[in-house]
This record gives sequence, C-alpha cells and structure tokens, in this order.
Amino acid sequence: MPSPGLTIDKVVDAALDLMREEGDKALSMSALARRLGVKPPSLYNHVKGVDDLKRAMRLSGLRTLHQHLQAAVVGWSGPDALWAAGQAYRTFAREHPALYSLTLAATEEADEELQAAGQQLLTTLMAMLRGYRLEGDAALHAIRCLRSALHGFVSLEIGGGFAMPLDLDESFDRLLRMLDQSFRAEGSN
Amino acid sequence: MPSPGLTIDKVVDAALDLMREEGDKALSMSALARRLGVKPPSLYNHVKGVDDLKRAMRLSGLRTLHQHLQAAVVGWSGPDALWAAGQAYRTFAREHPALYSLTLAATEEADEELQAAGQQLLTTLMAMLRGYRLEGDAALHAIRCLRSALHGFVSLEIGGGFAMPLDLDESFDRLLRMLDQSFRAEGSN
DNA sequence: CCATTTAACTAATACCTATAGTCTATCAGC
DNA sequence: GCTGATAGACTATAGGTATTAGTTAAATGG
Repeated sequence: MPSPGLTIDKVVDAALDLMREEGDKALSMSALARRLGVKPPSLYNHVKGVDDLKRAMRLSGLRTLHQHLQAAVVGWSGPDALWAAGQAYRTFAREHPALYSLTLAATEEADEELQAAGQQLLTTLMAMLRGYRLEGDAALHAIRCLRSALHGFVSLEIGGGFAMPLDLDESFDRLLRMLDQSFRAEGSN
Repeated sequence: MPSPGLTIDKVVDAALDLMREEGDKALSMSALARRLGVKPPSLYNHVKGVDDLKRAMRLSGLRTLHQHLQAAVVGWSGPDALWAAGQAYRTFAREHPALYSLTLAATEEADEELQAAGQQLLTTLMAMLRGYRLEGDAALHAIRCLRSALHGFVSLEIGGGFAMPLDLDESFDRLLRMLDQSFRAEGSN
C-alpha cells in the first residue's frame, strides 16, 4: 500500500469541511481530491462515488444532529425540553446550513443505516414529548407537526426566505409557543 | 433567422416538463436541447445559462403557486381561507415536487422580479389572515409560523420524510388546526 | 523473505456547460 | 422585388466533471 494517506473518515470529514466552507455547490470529487492532495480516482477506493459520499455525509449529519438534540433535552421535560430541542435544532442548522439541507433532503432512498439514524432522532423527539402526556396516534401526529415547524423554519431561515426586517428569534419563540400550546391542548384529552 | 423554432417560453416550459417527468437531477442544458430537438448552444440565445434557466423556472413556479393560492382563498376568510390555502399549497407541492423544491430553494440571490413575485405571495397570505384580526408585528410573526409549518410539512412529505404508517391528510389537518388556534389566540389580544 | 493485498497512480471515456464564430432565413425599407 | 441588417440556428472548441480500467509500489502476514 503506497502510504495510505486516506481513510473513509478523513474523506468524509474533508467533504464536510469543504461543504461548510464553500457551500454545497462546491462539493465535487475533483474539489475534494484537490483538498486532500490526491487524484480524483483515489477517492473511489474509499467511497463508491459522489452519491455514496453524500450518503455518508447525511449519516454523519443525522448522527451529529441527534447527539446535539439529546444533549440539549437531557434532564428537561415538557416545555423546557421543547425549547431546548428547538434551540439545538436551529443552532445546528445555522452552523451547518449546507449539511443540514443535504441531511434532510431525499430521505427516499434511505438504506438501513440511514433509517436507523432517523429512527433514533425520532425516538429522542418522542421522549421529549413525554412530558405532554400524548398517547398513541396523537403523539405521532404531534411529532409530525413538530418536525414540520422546525424544519420549515430553519429551511426558510438558512435559505434567506425570511426577508422582513423582523426579529427571527422572536418569530422562532412564537413558533415554539404555538407548538407548546397545541401539545398541551392535545395532551389534556 | 433560420426558422426560429424556440422562444423563451417554449424553453422554460420544456424545462418544467423535463423536471416534472424526470426529476431535478435530469435537468440540464443538454437534456433540454435534446428534448427540444436542438443543439445545446442554441439555448443560449434564449437563456444566459443553466442558472438563468433555473431563475426563470423559479419565477414561473412562484407565479403559478401564487395563482393557485389566490384562486383557492378568494371568497373565504378566517379558518375557511386557511384550510383552502393550506390545501392549495400542499396540492401544488405534490403535483410539482421538483419545481416546488427549486422554487423555495435559495431565495438568497433573488433579483427584483423574483422578489416581487415572492412579495405577491406574501400579500395574498396576509390578506388570508385578515379574518383573524392580527395586527402589526403579530401578523408578520404569524405569517412566518404559517410559512414554516406549510413549507416544512410539504418538504418532508415530498422528500419522503414521513415514514410512519399514519394518515398524512390527518396530520396535515392537525397542523392547520394548530395554526388556526394559534391565530385565534393571537388575534384576540 | 516472498506473496498477497491495499491504495495510490496514469490513461481514457463520456458526459456536461459555455463561448466564439459561421451561416442562413426572414423582415424592413427602398 | 431586391437588398442589407439581424435573429437564431449551427459547428467547433475549450475546459470542467464523474467514473472505469489497468498499472505500480508499498506494507502486511505467513
């Protein structure tokens, strides 16, 4: 083996750095190879192609997001947990906008590993809602509302969709209040 | 002029068809030229390049969405208008998933025309909320909640993000109920 | 110490976007 | 009806991308 300078982890990490620094448009096998000081074909010893690379990045993104969420909500319940999770979610998206977009895009062709990572995320969100005493389908519908609201807000925010000169933190707080009140109302059934 | 078979509208329409039929990944100047029975360089007489083409498609998407929304809410107010708008929004996204993603992605580098189209959309949403008697900043924050919820839901839905075997229509209805109750509470201030 | 394997490489293919320059059919004005 | 300008197609070309095939050298294991 001629000086194995690369590992799959180094490749994925470099790809994450590249996308963080230069945006999702700049991510390519060529640019990645340049950054790693290597010729493009060498990358194919570690990833199957650009789609496989993105899949690995998505997996990394899902796991990192999950860790952040879990760290944020541990020890809290009910509204406190909701606010902590909301802030953590939004912070992650703002700090890694390109990765966030990539991660949440196209859950369609998710293999087993990706689905497991998504499932873990869902489990954490479910646990977070435990304080609201939501049962059965109501809890699942509530999760969907929660995910929609969070994903929609951060997507629009990082995409520059909120143009009005109006405090974003305040808007996000109101979004969380809306969720909180909805969960309270549903939970008291 | 050797038989001007192309016009800017034909080009954009063909691009929309191409993306609707084969997905956003299949959209390229080459594929578009093939579909139009023309050589790729000919397209450059009508659009500046692939980015300009996408810009034109985004504009078309924004305007179509706006028309659908306006047609849906006319004659209604309050909750009725909210439900009509929600259904129209979701229907548009489901019928043109690739166009929807393209339209709402990267509002960043929006030129004057795009911003105007976005503004019209916003104006229609504002009018729709009139029945809730929301005033000043409260109305603007409410719009952001509305957009977040709708955009998040349809994005996740068309991306296959909702995997649970649970009725999507029911989930969407609950999302609208959450918005409705929030607007009622805010409006009574 | 040698065989195997790993992971880099070079070379080549087949796309893609985009620009420059050419040619021809149409249209306006005479 | 002729002619000149122009619009809109074309050919040719440059340079970028992903990917595969085949080659070579280094490190490991028996």
